[in-house]
Amino acid sequence: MAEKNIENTEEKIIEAANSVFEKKGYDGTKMQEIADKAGINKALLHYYFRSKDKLFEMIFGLAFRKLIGELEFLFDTGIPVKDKISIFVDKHTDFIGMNRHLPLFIINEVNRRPEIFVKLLEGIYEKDNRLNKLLKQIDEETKAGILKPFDPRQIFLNIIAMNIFPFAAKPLVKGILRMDEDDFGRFIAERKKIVTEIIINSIVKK
Amino acid sequence: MAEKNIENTEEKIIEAANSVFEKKGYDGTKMQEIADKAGINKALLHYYFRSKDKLFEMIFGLAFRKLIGELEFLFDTGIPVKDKISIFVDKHTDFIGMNRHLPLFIINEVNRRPEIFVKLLEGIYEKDNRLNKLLKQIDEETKAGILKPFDPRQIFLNIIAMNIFPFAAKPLVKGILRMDEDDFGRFIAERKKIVTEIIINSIVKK
DNA sequence: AAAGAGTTTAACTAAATGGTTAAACCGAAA
DNA sequence: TTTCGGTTTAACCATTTAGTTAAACTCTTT
Repeated sequence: MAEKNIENTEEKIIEAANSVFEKKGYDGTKMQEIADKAGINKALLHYYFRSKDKLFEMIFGLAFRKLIGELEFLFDTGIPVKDKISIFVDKHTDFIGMNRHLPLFIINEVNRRPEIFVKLLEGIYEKDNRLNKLLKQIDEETKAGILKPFDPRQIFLNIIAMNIFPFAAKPLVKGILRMDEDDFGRFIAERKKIVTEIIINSIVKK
Repeated sequence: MAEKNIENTEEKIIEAANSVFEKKGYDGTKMQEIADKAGINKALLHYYFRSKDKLFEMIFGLAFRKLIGELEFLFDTGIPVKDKISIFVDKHTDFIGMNRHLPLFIINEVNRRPEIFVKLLEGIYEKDNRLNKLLKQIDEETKAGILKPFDPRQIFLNIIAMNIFPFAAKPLVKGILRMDEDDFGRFIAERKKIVTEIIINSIVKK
């Protein structure tokens, strides 16, 4: 049996499919474009992944896990909440910056076909105990007088929103605020400090 | 000349096109679906708006102006910045809640074809002097010791991001935080206070 | 009531697109 | 070196979709 460059071809397909799906969404993606980008024939695409749906499902799953995988860090209860936030904002911003289309891709596709993430959701809740540990950590720091009482869900959303939004809306932001690429880079760098500060200020007792 | 229900038909088309484009984006939208929703024939669609592109351009323009029209309020220099923020967060959140797909629609389409908003951008800068007045207002309140020095662009982005994100990612948020529709409503109501407080805290001197 | 302008429709066309098929290819094992 | 399994391709098919056409309709004006 010849398996010469199975992984090779499969990888090329996944890479190509990922980049096209992420940038253009399910509807905007043509199988032909993926094939071209992978340097292969369209029929070969169907040989490896039977249909556009199947291929999409795989790519979406990978993307989803990649995106929420970045939240893992938050569950490290060894780090004080305050430090955790400043490190997280920094790391997460960099991550989103390097995966500009990822969040919007996920948000869009989940909006359009909520079913697709029902299964993936179950995967999250297997790690439920870690979430509880995090909540416990916050609770303890609150009781210790380090933190004010706050709703972790709201703060979590605030961080995520402030980190993701500028990249998701990058061309809008650049256009409206009249920035070039360098301006934008500086703006984001400055942003890390500001977001960190705002969040920490809103939950740390003084 | 018979002009029986020109406006009527045209309005029905615009309404239908708007709802479909907003929800499904350019690529996901079929002319047939718009025609069906408007209760007319597909050929009639092309009679009123020559092509999908033309129709889309019109809808996008309307949507864009609607979205940034809500920012007008910020330019009312008669209201102290602090009050302006709390009122804005409240009103803007309600607006987004009632136009759930609007921001994501704009963001997506501008990402996919940045050209489409170059023209619209010019429209914004005609009102440039009002922006300067706002900046002046902030500057004065800062000099008066009411506000800390801050970058208005960053604060503006923070507000917008925190307001829009939960609605844009609504199914994700509901899924991950295990909320039903009522939970979500309460979460948003609570959010208004929190976001207002966080923003005001980050710019008002104490 | 006949003409005429604008409106609406059914039927059609051309191109794009997801998917299939059958044959060619290629490397390893017999 | 022949055979055989998995791999790759060219050519093809069926469906969908944006857009067109020509005829029918409707309302107003004369």
